[in-house]
Amino acid sequence: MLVKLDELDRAIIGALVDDARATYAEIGGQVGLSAPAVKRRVDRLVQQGAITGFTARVEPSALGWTTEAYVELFCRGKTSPAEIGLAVSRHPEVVSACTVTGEADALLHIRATDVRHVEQVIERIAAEPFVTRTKSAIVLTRLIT
Amino acid sequence: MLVKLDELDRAIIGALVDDARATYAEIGGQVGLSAPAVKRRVDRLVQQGAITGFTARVEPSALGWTTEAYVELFCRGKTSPAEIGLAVSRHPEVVSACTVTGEADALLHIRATDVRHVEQVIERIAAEPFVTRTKSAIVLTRLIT
DNA sequence: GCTGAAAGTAGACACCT
DNA sequence: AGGTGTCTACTTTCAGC
Repeated sequence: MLVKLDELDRAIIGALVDDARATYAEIGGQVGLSAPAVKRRVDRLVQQGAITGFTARVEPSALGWTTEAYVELFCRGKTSPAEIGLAVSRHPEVVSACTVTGEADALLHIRATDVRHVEQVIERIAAEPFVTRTKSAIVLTRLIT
Repeated sequence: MLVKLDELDRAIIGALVDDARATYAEIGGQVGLSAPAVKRRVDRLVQQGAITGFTARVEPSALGWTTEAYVELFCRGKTSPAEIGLAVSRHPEVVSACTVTGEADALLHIRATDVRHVEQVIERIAAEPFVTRTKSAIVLTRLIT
């Protein structure tokens, strides 16, 4: 399901990434199309799956979640990705997770209120039966995104 | 600038994260408020910085960006976070970057069209004068987000 | 601080180019 | 495929509670 996009589609996506609540007329003004034409393309992009949704960007630090960490997970012999996914999804502090090549089996991105909280989450995850070892890196400065 | 939120604010933020193009009336229906009341709270949340914006979620794989990797950066003695940030921001494939505790100095998240493309980006970043070594992990399966 | 009603605007749909 | 017109519905402001 690879989507074919022209320059107009890319411009519209760019405008929506910039401001998902912009009106179709505003987007049309930026890309040189009428509002109905923009809406038709946006509907098509959503239907095709190029745009998966519209979301608010929340600043975690404004809510008191000031600390983040990346945790490498080392797992027992034959642990399936699905098993890891199921286990880590039970922890709301895990905002992103994937299996990776290399020594570690999975890499988790954790957001928490402080370092003590990060520690508690890592302890809970390390207690999963399939986890043999973890290796953590606390984020010092966010450079991009 | 820590923001104080009540349950209504959290419900509104949740609704907006779910669908940033929902009408105030729709959100009001979910949280039990009238549309004007919702708008006032949203305006306040944006003004306070709890909500930093509204954006479209784009599916990279639909655009042909099927491969992602995490790259650990090992840097020369005294390299400032700003210097690393400036250098990596020149590469559009770097979607996220931060300095971290532990052996590595920085951790980058890269999105590219294929493994060959990832390799090229890593080569370009490794050519930066302050980079002494890199260590990469290609993402196999995305479990969360 | 929320509700309710006013005027202003954006969205949706059919139709035409 | 994109543009125009029209109706509907939402956003917005202000009054009142």
